[in-house]
Amino acid sequence: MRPSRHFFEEPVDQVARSLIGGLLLVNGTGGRIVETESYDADDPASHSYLMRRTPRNGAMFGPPAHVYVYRSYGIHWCLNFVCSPGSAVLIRALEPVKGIEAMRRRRGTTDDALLCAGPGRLCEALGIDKRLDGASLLRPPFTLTLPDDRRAILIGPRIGLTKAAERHRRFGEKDSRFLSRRFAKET
DNA sequence: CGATAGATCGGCT
DNA sequence: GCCGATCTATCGC
Repeated sequence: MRPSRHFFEEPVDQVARSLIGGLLLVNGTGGRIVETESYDADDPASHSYLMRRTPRNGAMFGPPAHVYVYRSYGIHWCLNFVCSPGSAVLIRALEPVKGIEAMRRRRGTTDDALLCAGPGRLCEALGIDKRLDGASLLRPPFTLTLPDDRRAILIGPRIGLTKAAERHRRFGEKDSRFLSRRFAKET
């Protein structure tokens, strides 16, 4: 099923969780979403913290169901789905499904476990860059399909943060081998 | 395995 | 100037 704009107006943690298992394609290339993180304006780790707008983060305050693409560490691109104003879901990893040869070519690797395992890697694999910032997720080149089956989902602290690192706003598919990192072991 | 340096842009102090 | 929602190569145990 294709999401409506309303899907993205739900609480951002719920959206991030519900996206796990969904199919994301850009120009027909991509895969199943296996890892996400949520961010909002109350979050010191978020670019939208305190609803502060800058030239970079404008898309986070635009309409839901659009994308926010930003440059990370001056090198990589990262893809977010915009939810309610100032909130967004960072897409952190995909299980490659379609256009695998094209993704291998763009990434320069044949190791499928590393094709889309990380926000920077998946943007490189799908050819996502600044040109897509602010584009609608509900129209080409994007195709997004929500999951039709419910698989076990793990929740844990987000990755690579120095602020608010303790918040459990990272969601991932249990037992997926395409995650950017393993979740902490359950006891 | 784990730790670390370096690439290098935008935003903040 | 410094730091970060990252990734890769290259150290050392």
